Amino acid sequence: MNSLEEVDDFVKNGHRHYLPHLSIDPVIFGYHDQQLKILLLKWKGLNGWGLPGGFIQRREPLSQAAHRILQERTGLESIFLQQFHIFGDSPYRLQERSTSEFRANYGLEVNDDNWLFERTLSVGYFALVDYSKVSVRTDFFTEDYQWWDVKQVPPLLFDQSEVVEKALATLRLQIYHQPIGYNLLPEKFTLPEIHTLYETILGKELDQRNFSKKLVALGLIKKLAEQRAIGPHRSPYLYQFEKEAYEDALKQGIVHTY
Amino acid sequence: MNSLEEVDDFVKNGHRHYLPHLSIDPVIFGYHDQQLKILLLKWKGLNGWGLPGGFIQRREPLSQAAHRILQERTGLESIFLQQFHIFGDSPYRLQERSTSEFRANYGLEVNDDNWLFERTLSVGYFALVDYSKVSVRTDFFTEDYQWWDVKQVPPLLFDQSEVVEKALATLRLQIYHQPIGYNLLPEKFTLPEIHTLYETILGKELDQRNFSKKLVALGLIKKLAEQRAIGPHRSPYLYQFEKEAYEDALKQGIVHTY
DNA sequence: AAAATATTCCGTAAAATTTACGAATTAAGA
DNA sequence: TCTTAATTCGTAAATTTTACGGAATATTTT
Repeated sequence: MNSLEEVDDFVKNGHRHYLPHLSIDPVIFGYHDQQLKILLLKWKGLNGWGLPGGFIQRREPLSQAAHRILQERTGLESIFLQQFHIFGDSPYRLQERSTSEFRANYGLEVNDDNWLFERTLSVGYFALVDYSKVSVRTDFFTEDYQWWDVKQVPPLLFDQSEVVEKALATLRLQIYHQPIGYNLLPEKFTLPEIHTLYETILGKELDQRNFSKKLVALGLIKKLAEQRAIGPHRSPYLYQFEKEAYEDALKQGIVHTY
Repeated sequence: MNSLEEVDDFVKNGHRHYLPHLSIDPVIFGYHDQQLKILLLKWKGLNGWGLPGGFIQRREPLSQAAHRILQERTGLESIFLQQFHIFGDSPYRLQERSTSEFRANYGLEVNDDNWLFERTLSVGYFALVDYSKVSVRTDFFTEDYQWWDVKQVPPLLFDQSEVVEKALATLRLQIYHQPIGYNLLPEKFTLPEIHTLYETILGKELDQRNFSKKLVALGLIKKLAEQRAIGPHRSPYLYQFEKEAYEDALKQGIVHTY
């Protein structure tokens, strides 16, 4: 959606193609430089940051819509994507913005009852993606994008700060029940790398030695013969996820005791 | 909503008061006779069982809508109620039913583009309630209600069997992280009672002795001086939840290790 | 070539938690 | 008073988690 005709049609007729009152807002997590990051878009005109969301087509299954939106925004297919909450307690969205402001910012004519200005509930998804494989596409409404360290996310538009917070909380809880990392790390990685990833996600220190022992004991990762050169120190071995054990753990969950 | 005028207005003008394309469908869990049960309504005309759902008012916060619907259906206020998923992959709802069938069943005139027949996504909530305090109100569309053992739930209308399944799965997972029982048991209960409740929810046996030890060790329950007479056997002591420890555990969660 | 430095990783033991189960206690009926 | 069936107490083994010492290793510096 880049040409002015397309945008005009989207604003004027979008309610015929999309379900009104609902949007999908994915929190896209990536990992780089020992930092957990999320992808944000800068909205033209509104001059603020927000999630790379989209709308659900009238006859499109919800989960399919989520995958489509992610694909359109990042080029990624078949990645870890999970719904975690629907937000509908702060009843306004664009409503806070007047249609005249919209007109001024984008030079588009809109009526006061335009569908984009109605109350919108937001379906929250979170995605875990390989940072290096993302190629972001901006469109008419978004003038910029940036990966932000989760520790330094700026205030977001609408109620989206709450969305990000809840996504992070869900991820932190889930890491106790499911293996995480397959989509956040390159295919081959070192023990210190996955160790730092987990520390970063959980926001606390984990004993290196015990952590590695645990992952190996669970059968989730296996040691390769190769090593990585990292400068003036001992070279760490490379590891790989055990696909089967990983999938099993994803499905069945790592349940603990009572 | 019982008089024919009210119903007619709801069908014809409901889309002005409620958000279209969205419904809230609560899975209401109660506990009785050592069985975990859910409350289902029998829909007049459709001749099938379904969840006691409702719609979201146009300017009403989502969580408030959920509480209102539950209150209207069961008379209960301020109970444990939690959103767990939004279902939108089977894109149809009443759509499968023709408007003519509707006309025949209820004797109401409806157009083919009536809002009730459009695609509807369902926001799933689950509630834990004191079985004995529920007083169900049926209305024009529902002719009967019944508590069903979760092990013997009949096939449900639309995609609601999936909703119930997911609710149960969420409850079973959550029981590892949060105390559960405050809303499902009477104020005073015995160890065997809470023990059976947990076994029933999890669907597996738990050692009585170790289970009790754990609950007491966590400080979640405290022993009272009273006992309950249960016939020709040793009388069990009554217990009560420790409100503070319980609330703490609810908030912080009972996290396990890595 | 040896020493210094920074990092990886192997191994063991203590502590805590979970699991398993024997046996004493108790209330009512026979 | 004895029997029966359920509750409750207590202890020990097994497993898991936590803690931490120290060896191995790849460069740069001396």
